[in-house]
Amino acid sequence: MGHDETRNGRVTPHNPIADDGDEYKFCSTCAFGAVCVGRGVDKIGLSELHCLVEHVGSYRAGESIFRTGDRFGAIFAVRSGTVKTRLVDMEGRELILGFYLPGELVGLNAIHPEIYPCDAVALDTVEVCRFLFPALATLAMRIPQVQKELFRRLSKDIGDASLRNQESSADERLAGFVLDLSARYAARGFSGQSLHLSMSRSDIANYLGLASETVSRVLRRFQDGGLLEVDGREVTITDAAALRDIAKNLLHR
Amino acid sequence: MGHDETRNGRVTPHNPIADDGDEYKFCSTCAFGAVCVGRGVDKIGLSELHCLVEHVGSYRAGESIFRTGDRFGAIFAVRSGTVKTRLVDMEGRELILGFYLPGELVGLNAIHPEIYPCDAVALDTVEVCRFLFPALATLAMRIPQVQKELFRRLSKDIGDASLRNQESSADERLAGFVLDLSARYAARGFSGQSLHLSMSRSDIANYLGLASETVSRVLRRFQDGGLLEVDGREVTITDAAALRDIAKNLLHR
DNA sequence: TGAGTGCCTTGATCCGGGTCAAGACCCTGC
DNA sequence: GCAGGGTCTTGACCCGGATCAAGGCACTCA
Repeated sequence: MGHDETRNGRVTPHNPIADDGDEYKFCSTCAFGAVCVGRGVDKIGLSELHCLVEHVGSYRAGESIFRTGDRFGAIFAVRSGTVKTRLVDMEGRELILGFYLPGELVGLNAIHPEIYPCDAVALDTVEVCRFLFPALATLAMRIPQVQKELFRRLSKDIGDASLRNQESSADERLAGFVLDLSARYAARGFSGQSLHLSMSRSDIANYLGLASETVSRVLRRFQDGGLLEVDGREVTITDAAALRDIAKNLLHR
Repeated sequence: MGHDETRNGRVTPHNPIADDGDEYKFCSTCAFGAVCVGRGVDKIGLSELHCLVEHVGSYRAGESIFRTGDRFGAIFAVRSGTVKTRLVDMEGRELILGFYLPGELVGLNAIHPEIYPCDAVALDTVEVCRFLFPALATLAMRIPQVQKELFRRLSKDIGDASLRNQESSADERLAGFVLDLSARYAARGFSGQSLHLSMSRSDIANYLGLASETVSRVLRRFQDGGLLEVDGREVTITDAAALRDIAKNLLHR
């Protein structure tokens, strides 16, 4: 594996998932440091996590990271690129469950493959770290913060999916989508203002429950209204306040 | 607490959440036995769980079981009645996250209240067992199956929410809703064929992202088509196959 | 008993967005 | 160069379901 400990520990002070005094650190190598590591167990937590990384793999656009029907045994941390998870049925229709950006965890919800047999596909050139789940679960049983963090990620996904359900109009959905991506990039230290959409219009449409034509039209309308600049898959947010106003969901985003 | 061990252990052989050889048992007192209890740790698992029950509370329709802003400290198992969880914003709009039937766990997703500050409200007369979460988390750290089961429930909720997102037409959504309720009642040993809707039409509409008038109309149409009988809040499924055909989501239900 | 209040149903209208279709703008390969 | 296949955009049409409005039913309370 060859972890370089000196490159770890990049602290992001305004991490939205931090609370009750724990510190959160990101590991620039495996991107998994975001698992909550409480004061005092920093070193132990990080190094234990690193031991769990089974291997680092890289994939080209379109390649599967794990497949429907694979026995659940591992989860993945995205180091670079973007990953989508989806359900695919017998007729080949797909349902996109989520997009995963650098620093995020993929595959936790595949823990129950008998019920939701999903797969994960690279959207561009992707590097991921693979964690064997039994080892992670064991660690979670020894370090409360790790277990807590895993629960946290799952419950966040539930809320996100429910909120998406609630967004009624296409404008709301797209404004929410762009702001969500923006916030997630920003939380990892990237620019939240200008962002690259690694997914196609039809992937976005599928994810949001819209038609791809509608995605095009709404983005155009947003651009005409001065809310953002669109150039192919490059998007620059120019009026975040107005977007937030459109994506008026129950939380403030 | 006064648990009567002799009333526990009702085994449901076709429990959909069972896999890889574990046995699942339901406790008729606290309804929480559904937490997976592997072979060999039955007794230990069940009695340990019972020790966690802090108290049994009962609520009338409309009463809050926990509120937005409560510090997260406990989860609840429904013994009787139905509970809804929701997000409420400053203007009083609500977003219904889910309905919980007897034998199901409420409040797991409130584990992250900083991000999704939800509350839980009784829809009719409701009895719940209250479990202190720290104790449960500690137990989860000692008994792998408990942790596994908690992950399971969370990941199921994610998939459910995502699937609901995908359902495009009102017919699909309502067919899926009725079948889902039916399956969940059946999994707990109730009749899956004739069911009582404890929630109002507008609650259903909110949950499914529809208007309450549409819920009425679609149910009427289903009745006219001979798919089910509707009498106020009593619903009897008469043609489950046809319903499944309408609710053609990616899984088979 | 009747007034008041929710909840549910049904009807009429209208608009957002799905669908179909055509064309533009890339790619990559021959 | 041109052909062929993605992806994205834009236009025209039309249908499903939101919205507005009215009325029915069951329940509570004076």
